[in-house]
Amino acid sequence: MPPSSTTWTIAEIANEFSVTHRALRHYEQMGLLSPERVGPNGSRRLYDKRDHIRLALILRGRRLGFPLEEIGTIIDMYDDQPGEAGQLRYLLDQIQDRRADLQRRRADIDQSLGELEELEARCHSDLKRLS
Amino acid sequence: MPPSSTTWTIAEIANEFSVTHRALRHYEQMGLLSPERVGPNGSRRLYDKRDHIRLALILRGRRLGFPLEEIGTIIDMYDDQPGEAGQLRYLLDQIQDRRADLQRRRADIDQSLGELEELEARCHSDLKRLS
DNA sequence: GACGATATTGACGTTAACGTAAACGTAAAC
DNA sequence: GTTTACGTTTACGTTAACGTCAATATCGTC
Repeated sequence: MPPSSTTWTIAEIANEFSVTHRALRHYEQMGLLSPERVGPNGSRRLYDKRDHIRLALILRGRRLGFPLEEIGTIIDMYDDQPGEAGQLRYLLDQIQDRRADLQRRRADIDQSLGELEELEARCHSDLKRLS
Repeated sequence: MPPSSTTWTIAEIANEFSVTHRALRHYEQMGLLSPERVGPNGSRRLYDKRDHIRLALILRGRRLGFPLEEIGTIIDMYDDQPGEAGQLRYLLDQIQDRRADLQRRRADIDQSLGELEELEARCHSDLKRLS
């Protein structure tokens, strides 16, 4: 077994992130991951540092409820650092959109957290009233 | 037309929240909404203030990526204020769970926003380098 | 009371994100 | 060198959240 410091088998990475093999192959088919192939006939997947990072981003995106396709375009923003001015300006635009979306979501969350606190307060006072 | 201050037809509420009639009927079937029925044979839906409020909560939940079923149990927490101590304590527990979830999500969002800023900075410096 | 606008109830279709089973290859351990 | 564990492809199944007809009813208006 080579030191698994920078590479992972499918079982290792699936276990680390608690996802199924099927999900990993699905992400690969969607173009979100592209593990190397090893073995004489190239019959086994081998995930490297880049895949590892991308998978973490994929799962965070999923926790936030983003569709996989959108997640793909988002994490590609990080990976494909463009060298041309036009593309850079376009990327900056995309960043603004993403930021606006995330800020809206955070506002929704803060709203929800606020209402939860109200409800909690009501509960506590009701409990006191009952004792 | 009675003053639509506290009641809405399906067209009105659908229009206000930019959802389809179909979606409203779906939410109703999931038990998230329960509009009155009006007309002799009770053949038309009439949404009141409570439905209006619940719909707003439903859509916020949807924006945050929650499944409708979970949204249902969440907004029921607000509506069914229990009067018994055991139920109140149970509700307080639920509130903690929900809060933890929302805080995790906010942490994910803040992470993402932070990384976006890094990327933005890189873009800007790359643009300067090119000029 | 005819007619267009609005609403209702089925019922089947669709998309996303995998689950699951089958059938088979390969590597590891004994 | 054969079990045993791990991995692969193919392909059909599933769930959620509606979309999209089609057929029918009813309301408001002239």
